[in-house]
Amino acid sequence: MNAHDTLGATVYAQLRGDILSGRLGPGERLRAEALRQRYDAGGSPVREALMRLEAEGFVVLEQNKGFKVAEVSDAHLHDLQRTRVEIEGVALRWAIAEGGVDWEAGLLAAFHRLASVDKAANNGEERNATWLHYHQEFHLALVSGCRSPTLLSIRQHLFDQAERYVALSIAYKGEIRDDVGEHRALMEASLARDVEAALARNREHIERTTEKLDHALAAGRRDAR
Amino acid sequence: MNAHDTLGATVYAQLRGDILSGRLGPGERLRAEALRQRYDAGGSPVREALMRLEAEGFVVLEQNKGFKVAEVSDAHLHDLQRTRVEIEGVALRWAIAEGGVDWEAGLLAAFHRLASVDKAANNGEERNATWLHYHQEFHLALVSGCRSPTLLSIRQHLFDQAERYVALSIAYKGEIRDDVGEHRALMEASLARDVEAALARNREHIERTTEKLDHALAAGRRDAR
DNA sequence: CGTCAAGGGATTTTCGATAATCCTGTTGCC
DNA sequence: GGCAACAGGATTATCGAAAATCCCTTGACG
Repeated sequence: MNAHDTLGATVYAQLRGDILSGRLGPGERLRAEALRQRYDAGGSPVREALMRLEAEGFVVLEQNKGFKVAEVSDAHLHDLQRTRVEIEGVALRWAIAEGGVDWEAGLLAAFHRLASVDKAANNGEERNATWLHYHQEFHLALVSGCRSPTLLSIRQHLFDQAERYVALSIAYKGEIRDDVGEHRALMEASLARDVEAALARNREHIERTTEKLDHALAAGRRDAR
Repeated sequence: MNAHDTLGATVYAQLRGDILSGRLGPGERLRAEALRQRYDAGGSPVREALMRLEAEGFVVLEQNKGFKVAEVSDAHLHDLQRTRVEIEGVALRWAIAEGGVDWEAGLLAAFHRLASVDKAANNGEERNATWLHYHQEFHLALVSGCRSPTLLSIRQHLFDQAERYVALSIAYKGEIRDDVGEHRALMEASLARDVEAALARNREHIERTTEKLDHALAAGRRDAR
């Protein structure tokens, strides 16, 4: 976070982080006064941040009734994920077609970082945070060869939307999953320029995640009752 | 524009319209004071509107240096359009697979409206505005059967981005194009549930537009010199 | 007993003024 | 002549208070 960033920008970044990480839960009301205290800023920067987040769909504004964190739902999760399958699919197809040696190198490097996390034994919070970070970097590296800013920004946005569901499901432990193996298969198919296989691995990867998040969401609802 | 909309919302809508229609040109600086007068509002609503537009990519913010209308370029146009081919393709595929009778009816109705515009002889501004309106409605109707809010909102966003290029090219008259025919072919292939043909027609439709906008952009650059 | 209207409190929305920042033209120095 | 530091002006970013809006309660009336 740059030192001479504008106040609005830092509030935006923090608020965004608080929502993506689930510290501010779905549906939670965002009162202006509370946020001003929380982020130690005036009304204008806070409103700015909320406005931007609204355009991104992380926050919902009802006129004259204020902001609240966007809701989550089965329907939204499934719609989001099936859209991701298609869009990441296109990006991956293009990356395989157009990616050069830098793309290959970046992908290998990102995978190496991701695979290294499981070995490090320091469990809990921090491990989870770095894993999330490397995971996100891996998937970015995977498609970054496609050279389409438009498509990449859409992909990133959908990825972040999904990240919120992931954060909300950290408590839930589903069946154990061979994370590293899945990512390796995805990478290898891509580097081999095998479009069909890569797309299939990518679809499976996302759909397996969907299933897990789905159960977590249902479990969360049960707890709430 | 609803009567008890908030001021910020109306400024947003107007500003958005002014940018999409080209009344505010690419690269144009947006000084706070000028906008406050233009839309007769205080600094806060104006800033709100700009913030939302920034998140959508229609304006660009440089910290402490203010806002300006986003630039246009060949590179951006091509990237945008090739992304649109893919995304509208997915949406269309889903619409053909899932669309019911309401989708069919809506599509027929939208085409009828669109086709009727050419017959009405009142040329110029107004004709162009209604054509643009019906055109946008037609393409929305075409994919609206897909029942994916996520995908539809992405598609809409890209469509609006492209609309800006269309607006900037109104002056330019390229080779005459069989608009109605293109749209009819697109509609008929879709209603016949012929995925391959529909996707091909859609790709051609977008690419033909790209070509035209491309020439218009180049012509615009020549004029500027 | 239900419906409607008015009042009051809480909250959002907007404004005008202040503080912070940047750009430009100028001066002084090497 | 060239370059760095520096005011001055313009513009943005932020704040705190005022205005507008909504929502809930209360009480009157049918």
